[in-house]
Amino acid sequence: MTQDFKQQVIQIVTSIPSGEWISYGDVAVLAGRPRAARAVSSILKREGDALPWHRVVAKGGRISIKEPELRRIQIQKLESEGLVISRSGAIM
DNA sequence: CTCTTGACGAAAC
DNA sequence: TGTTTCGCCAAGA
Repeated sequence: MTQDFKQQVIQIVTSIPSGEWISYGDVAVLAGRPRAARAVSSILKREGDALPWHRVVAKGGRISIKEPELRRIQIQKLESEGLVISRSGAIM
């Protein structure tokens, strides 16, 4: 059960094209658990190192990571794919 | 099994 | 625009 959800999340995140992004909530919906947005971030944080986890952001296109280092890395990765992030952390 | 921890989200201030 | 509050979910301790 929760195992299938995890696999779904991994599959979905893996399919996100470079230069594009999706929200945790939308990933949750696509994975079949409309209210598991938080769980999606939980999964990516722990075992998303091999996936394009940086393409998953908070709803509306905002960087929600608080930890400075990681936050910087995600923004860097997104910018390297052509996206523009404002000072406040919003994808333009 | 209970309690806590977030890279969430929507609503209310 | 920046908090705070609360409901939700997977993982860990």
